[in-house]
Amino acid sequence: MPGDRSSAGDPDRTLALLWRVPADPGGPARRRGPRPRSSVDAVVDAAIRLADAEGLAAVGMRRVAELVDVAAMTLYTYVPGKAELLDLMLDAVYARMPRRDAAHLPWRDRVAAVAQDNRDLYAQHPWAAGISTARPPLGPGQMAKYEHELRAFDGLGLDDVDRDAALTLLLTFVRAHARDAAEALGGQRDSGLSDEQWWARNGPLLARVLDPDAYPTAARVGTAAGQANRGAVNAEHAWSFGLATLLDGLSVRVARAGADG
Amino acid sequence: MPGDRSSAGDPDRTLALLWRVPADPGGPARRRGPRPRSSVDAVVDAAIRLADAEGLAAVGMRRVAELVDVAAMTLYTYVPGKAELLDLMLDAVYARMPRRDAAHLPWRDRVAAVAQDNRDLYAQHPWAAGISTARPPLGPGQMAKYEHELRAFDGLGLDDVDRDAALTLLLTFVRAHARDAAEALGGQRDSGLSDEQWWARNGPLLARVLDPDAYPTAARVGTAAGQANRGAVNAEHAWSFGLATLLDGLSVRVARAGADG
DNA sequence: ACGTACATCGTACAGTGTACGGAGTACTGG
DNA sequence: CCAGTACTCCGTACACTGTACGATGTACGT
Repeated sequence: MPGDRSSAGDPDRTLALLWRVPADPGGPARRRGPRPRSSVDAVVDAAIRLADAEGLAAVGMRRVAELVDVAAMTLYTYVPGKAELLDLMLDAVYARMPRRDAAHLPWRDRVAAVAQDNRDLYAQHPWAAGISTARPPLGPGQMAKYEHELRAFDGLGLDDVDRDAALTLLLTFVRAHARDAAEALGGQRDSGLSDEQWWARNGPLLARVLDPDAYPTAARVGTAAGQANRGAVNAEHAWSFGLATLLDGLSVRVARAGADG
Repeated sequence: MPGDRSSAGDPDRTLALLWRVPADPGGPARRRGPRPRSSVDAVVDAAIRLADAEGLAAVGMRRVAELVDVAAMTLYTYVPGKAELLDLMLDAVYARMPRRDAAHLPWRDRVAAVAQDNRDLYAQHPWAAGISTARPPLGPGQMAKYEHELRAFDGLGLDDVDRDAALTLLLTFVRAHARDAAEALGGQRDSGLSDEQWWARNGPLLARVLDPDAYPTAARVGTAAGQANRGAVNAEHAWSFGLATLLDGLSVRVARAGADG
């Protein structure tokens, strides 16, 4: 399974699955053989529940099959392979995101809301940040999300290309942030060490080896950042700092666009 | 191997390895038994060459062992496990990064240079963007990198905590960008489809299923962004747009800090 | 010369995704 | 009613992963 990427075999197949397009377009729903004992949605839901509970690493074909009460190989009648299953999971959680109307808000609030909604998504489904999105799964969830989020950049004087770039930048930031958080969580889970325990264990040796003459700034700043923001608080600061900086950066661009046109 | 995370067994061991601290501190270098036929550095170098050539997925204990001409299990006399090997690889490429003095440049150029140096790193070693850095490997390479990059934010009026946050934000952006690029590359490699081939294959079905009435903005913007920036060009635009926006955002903060104090 | 600490490495195990082929089932055309 | 056929279901098997364990031989300290 090289790289967890999809589109093995028929490339069309993945898209058709995402949009739940029946195999025979326009023809009557002809069903031969035994009635399916499960469904694509049931498989995807089971996989999502599993990933929510135990992380992406726990999502294996055998485990998922167990949850939907079929044999492992039976999954392959619903889904071409694991990579496609992951794509389906991602599109499914995208589809369920809230999309409240924010047209009346100032643009900064609109954009911040997009960021927050995505952050919430990853808080509920940390694994979602870890799924590869090169060549993203262009399913209904993804499209609805894209459509909705683009609107946050309405009326800013950005052309279509820059509007896409602005959204991409924002989402990249949120996803990277979430990915780090998820990795930290996973690291703690399977090392059994909390951040504090880890520092207590490694701190002394690090102090012995890292002499402040060789790395003066690093030692000072690292200590300051480490002490001021322990663990989760640290992530919180990175979030607010990053988001504020991004918004400020966009506002500069918006001001320029407004001045020009 | 849950999660590719390190610090299995003795947590100290990883740090000691990173700094190449001998097992017996202060004692004479007592060597019993046969002379080692290889070394930690040789193992790490081989792994890096392998990852450079064939991607992170190709880095397996057996393949690396082959390259240093020992049996697979022999690697475990040099390195506690695969996760630690990955940490060592990362610290090694960090250590080799260029660190030209930029004190004379204006801060925007200094910060942009940091971004560019990191981008170059990931261009040479795409796999480096894919290694988990929750609880980053605090080796000499990492520390030297941190020390050097912090200096780019000298004299901006940022306190130590914000200085760390600013650097983190910048590096997060570069790494996320590189990760996407690496994933796209890997996806192309093992699907055998270029971006253009993929679109040619999937475009028709997508057009049939995605009606522009339901997703008007998405259809328009997506087409514009897709046509204006094909593949690599698209990534280039995301880079320059993102970096410029980040720098603008920082400049706003810097102006504020200057006005206050 | 002997004991001991160490490097080397063959074998084995539990786990992964999935290719393949067989068995059984519900529909179709004759 | 009876083939033929398309379909679901699934047991087995394969190549692959990281690594635990234990055997073997080597170079040193005494």
